[in-house]
Amino acid sequence: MLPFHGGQRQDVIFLTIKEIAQLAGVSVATVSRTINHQGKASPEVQKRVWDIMKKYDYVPNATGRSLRTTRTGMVLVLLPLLSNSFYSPIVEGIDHAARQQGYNIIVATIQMDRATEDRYLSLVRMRQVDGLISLSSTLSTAEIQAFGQQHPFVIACECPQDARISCVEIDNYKAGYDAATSLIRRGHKRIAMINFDYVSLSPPLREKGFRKALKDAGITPDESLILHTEQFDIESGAASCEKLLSLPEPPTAVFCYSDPLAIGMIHALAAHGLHAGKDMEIIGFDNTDVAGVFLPGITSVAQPTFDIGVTAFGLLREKMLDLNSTPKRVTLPHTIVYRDTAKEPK
Amino acid sequence: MLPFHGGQRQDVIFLTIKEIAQLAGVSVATVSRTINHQGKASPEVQKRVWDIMKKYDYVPNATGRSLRTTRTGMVLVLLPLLSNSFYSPIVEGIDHAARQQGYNIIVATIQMDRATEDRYLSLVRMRQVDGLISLSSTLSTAEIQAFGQQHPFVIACECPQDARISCVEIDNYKAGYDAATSLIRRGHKRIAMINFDYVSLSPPLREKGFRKALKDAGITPDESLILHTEQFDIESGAASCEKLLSLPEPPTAVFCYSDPLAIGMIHALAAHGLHAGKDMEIIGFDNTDVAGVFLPGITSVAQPTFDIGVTAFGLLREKMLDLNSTPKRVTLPHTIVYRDTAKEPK
DNA sequence: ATGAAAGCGCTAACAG
DNA sequence: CTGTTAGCGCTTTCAT
Repeated sequence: MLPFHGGQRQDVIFLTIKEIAQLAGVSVATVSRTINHQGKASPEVQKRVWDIMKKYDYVPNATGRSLRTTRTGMVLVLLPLLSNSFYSPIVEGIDHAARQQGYNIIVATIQMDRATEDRYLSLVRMRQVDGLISLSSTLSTAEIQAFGQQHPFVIACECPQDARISCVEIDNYKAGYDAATSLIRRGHKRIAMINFDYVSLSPPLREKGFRKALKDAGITPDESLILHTEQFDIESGAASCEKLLSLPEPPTAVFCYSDPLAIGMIHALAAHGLHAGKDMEIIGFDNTDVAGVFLPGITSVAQPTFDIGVTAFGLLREKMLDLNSTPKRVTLPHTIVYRDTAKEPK
Repeated sequence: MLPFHGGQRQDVIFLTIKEIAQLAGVSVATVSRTINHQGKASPEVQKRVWDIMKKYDYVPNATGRSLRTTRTGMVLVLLPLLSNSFYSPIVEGIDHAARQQGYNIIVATIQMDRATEDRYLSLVRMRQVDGLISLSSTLSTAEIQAFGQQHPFVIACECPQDARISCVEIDNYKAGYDAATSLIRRGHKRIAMINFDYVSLSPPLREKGFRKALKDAGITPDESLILHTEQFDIESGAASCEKLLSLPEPPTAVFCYSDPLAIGMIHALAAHGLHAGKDMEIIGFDNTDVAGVFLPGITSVAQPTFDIGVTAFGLLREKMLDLNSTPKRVTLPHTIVYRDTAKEPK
């Protein structure tokens, strides 16, 4: 908890509800009612009050209001980084839903750093915001659950299996299964996966699905074709590609945990004079902006990002209305967007 | 101004400073002093109070505190869109500087929509945040100036020439001049510019600089080579490229207002079997993530984004300390990052 | 060093 | 329909 040294800002003169009341010749209650409950004051009085408010450019003080009502109308959304475009449409979905309920959303990034995340969790604890949607947390399952018991809190995209907390995500197991199946149906037998090795929940699920699809197709997963990287960035993709190409029998298709990994693959392939989509088929993940922009176009598993956002806010709203309501887990369907690097199977 | 219907949240029990005081057997004043002014209470009492606070997981209520101190410790950063990676490092710079002064920053997007922007400006007016940094505003110069007189407000990247408000940006005229000069020194004579045609401040400045560089080199700007697009996206870049290629005498080099325009150019070139950097040199703008990732790598004018952010917060801090302090305009230096699509001149 | 008390701006119960 | 008033949780004089 931080000490706090207040420094008054006495430089701007602004009116309070009390002064408006005096100017309009009514009580503060009437002004408040005029602002908040349109029916509760006579039309003439209301007009007079509105006119005064407009004339003096009155704006109610949110802090006074919040102290009284114990709500701020703000919801915090926590992202890992601002620069990952995957999250943008999720945030837009949250914002869309939030607005319809009269909430403003604000965004902050935790930089994958526990201390930073804690600073923003404090905003919730101190009730500077009414609720929290986290798109990526460094908290343990136990901490997540505890926090969710004390504050309106929902998780999107990376839901701990066993935490009793509202969350929304895709079925990562099925996504891995579907991506692998798509490549199998294209006739591939030697299929690699470049997986992300961070302490994150989706990678093992996607890998399980991937392995299951191969087995179901009668293909025994070749461990030398299943790589794990500490980052899911372009460099890791390129490095992994080099490893795969140096194998006695390289794969003919690759399923990547992320689009940047796929881009790295394409880079490395190009360095060898090889072409993604022709010499090797590649499927990325998240269908980020760059997937559609890149040359060649990157085939990618797409999450229903906007809907994830809308759903997340809906879940949060339930918790804000009743913290003791039963947590819900929502699973939304993914799709595969086919472009140049892996064709759609017939 | 929105009506506001408060709904109490009585579902969570949390302690107030008063209860902590009772539990510790001291007055609320002592608890407050313990939290905020470490020297003002005896060590024994302080320890007792801290222990109680820890034991009962006490967190001070930010709203009560803010009402009393008239500050919230939060600064709002307004972006056009979340998905434009150009802004990410600016926000990081703001955040970095803000933290050092004990502020939290929160981000919101105006979606280039006036109504949305107004909703967030209200957060400032209602004093739900202490200040505002806008990276892109739909306000008129007069409105910007007026708002800046009433609230701590600084603009980054797109500063109205004649508004008396603190702001930080690059010299867009010089950036246009430098980009053109770079291409001229590579020996190009027919140099095109694809400019953004929105009611925005930087496009005409960059174009002026571009034209001046040509003139200084004894080249008369060919109007058929200076195109204006309503968006600065990939599609516009591709369309512009088609126009240029259909000219009797197409350009050998192009300066684009943005990186996406450059990507569109590369796409269209590729569709004609031509290669950016070989058949036509291209310089983009903003050095966004994708510029370094794309194949071929995109040469781009880079803004000192992190520093812009740090500087913006510094300017805001001055205004938060004294709203009547003289507004400052800061100009930061740009650079050109050379990659494949345009080589560095010798 | 500590406590009592005022009051930040607002909403809502209560009374009329 | 309107006014009076209590009080949300906190910080900070002003006493002691």
